[in-house]
Amino acid sequence: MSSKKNIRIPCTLCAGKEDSLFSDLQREDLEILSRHKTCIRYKKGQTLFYEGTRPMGLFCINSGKVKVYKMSSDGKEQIIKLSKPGDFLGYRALISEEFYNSSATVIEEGAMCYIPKSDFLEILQKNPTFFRKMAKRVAHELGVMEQNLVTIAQKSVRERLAATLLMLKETYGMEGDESDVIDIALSREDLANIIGTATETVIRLLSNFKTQNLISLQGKKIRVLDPQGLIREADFYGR
Amino acid sequence: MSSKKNIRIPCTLCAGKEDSLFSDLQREDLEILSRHKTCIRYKKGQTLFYEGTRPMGLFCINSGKVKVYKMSSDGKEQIIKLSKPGDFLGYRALISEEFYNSSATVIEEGAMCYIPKSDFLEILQKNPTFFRKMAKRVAHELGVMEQNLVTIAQKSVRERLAATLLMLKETYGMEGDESDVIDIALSREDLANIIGTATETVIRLLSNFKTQNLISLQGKKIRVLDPQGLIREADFYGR
DNA sequence: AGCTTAAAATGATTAATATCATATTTTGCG
DNA sequence: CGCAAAATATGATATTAATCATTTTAAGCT
Repeated sequence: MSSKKNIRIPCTLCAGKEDSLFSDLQREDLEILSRHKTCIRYKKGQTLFYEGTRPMGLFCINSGKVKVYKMSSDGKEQIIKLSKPGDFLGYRALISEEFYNSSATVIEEGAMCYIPKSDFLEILQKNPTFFRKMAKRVAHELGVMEQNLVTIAQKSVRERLAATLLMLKETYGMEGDESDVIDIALSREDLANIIGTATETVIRLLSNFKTQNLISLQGKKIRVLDPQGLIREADFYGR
Repeated sequence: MSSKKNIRIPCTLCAGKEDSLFSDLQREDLEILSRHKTCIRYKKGQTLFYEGTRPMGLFCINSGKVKVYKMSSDGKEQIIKLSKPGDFLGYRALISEEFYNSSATVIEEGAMCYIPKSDFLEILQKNPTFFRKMAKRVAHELGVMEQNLVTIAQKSVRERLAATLLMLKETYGMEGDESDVIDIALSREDLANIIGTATETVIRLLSNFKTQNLISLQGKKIRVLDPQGLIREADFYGR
């Protein structure tokens, strides 16, 4: 028996969130998207899709967090991006009409909606404004990926870790007075797989940053104590 | 006085080439694109556009070759892609409505056409099939860039150089019986800036590959003698 | 709670690659 | 053609980060 169970989350609510890709669709279009939608709870470690398989629909994260990664030939995992509630997954492959070029696995359990390919493509077809928005998003992501490439190619592991911690604080910082806590359950190994280095190296650098009072560590909970210091470590301005 | 001179190359001829993005546009659309088009000869070292500036149009390479690169804060260049006749430049920034996130400089002199932004956007607007084709292209490139990221993050410099040589032979191999010659004028430094390593390292590895009879070197001319051997060096199948 | 397994931490060693220095060759140019 | 500057080549050394080994701590399970 699967641990996944159906739940009902209307797109109209989900799309309301801030700047979702669906946020300015008309009710009519949202209804098309909701038509055959399924929403399923996924536990940590479960996989939404695998690299090399054919995409049959679009995932939308209602709650929980997901890592998107590629496996190299020798089994090393490289995390391409992290996704959080409100994010969509799988549209790159749908738009490029290719197989998935990455896998997506849940790192914090939650509910994921699934919209069949045909419904998504129908909206894309009938709503040029929405299509333009999707294209803009993909083009933006290409720019981000190009920047990531340069960072990995040219920055030291230490610099990349500092930059990654700052990025994580920006994106996953908690609300209110705990905004310096990075609120995403990443293992040291995950962190290493984002940065493109060995797990031990991440561990060593983290404890080194801790020694310098740039961060504090309590188990998985990482707190950014000195963002300015990390900015210096990340060497954003050249040396 | 600029060394650039106007020349007249009709899009209808240019677009005829194999699988250009413009290849299945109607004459009517091609005429819109040609309306305010300019074609200028660029010499080696001249720059089409700079990172951080606002895109005002679309470049199309009629002849010659161009490197597209980003500069890191400490002045190191990272080549993102190479472009050859028939390729377009600048559409990512136009579609994402952002500034250029990279610079483009001519590495082999040739003629570059320039289509004003407004004409390009007009075709995008009035021709959904063409828009879909552009979106598909950008989505595909995002996939390629993700793969490049994994390669840089996880492969050794030696493996990356071998893979790059194979890619260059595929894309820039000469016609006919000289198909093993890589026909693009890249300096060792350029090669290093593709791979993300130091120039000396590339030089050393190249002469090492030469010693192993995988390639031959005569000045800038690199000849791939043993593609299978390079495939093994690139470790495409894991170890 | 207590057992089991996985994750994190730390140390020692090795390997890859960058950096610095200098020689040699090639290219562009007046 | 001949010179200057740039590109290529090679060597010596330093640095970074990977790998391997072991201990300590934390997390998951029944």
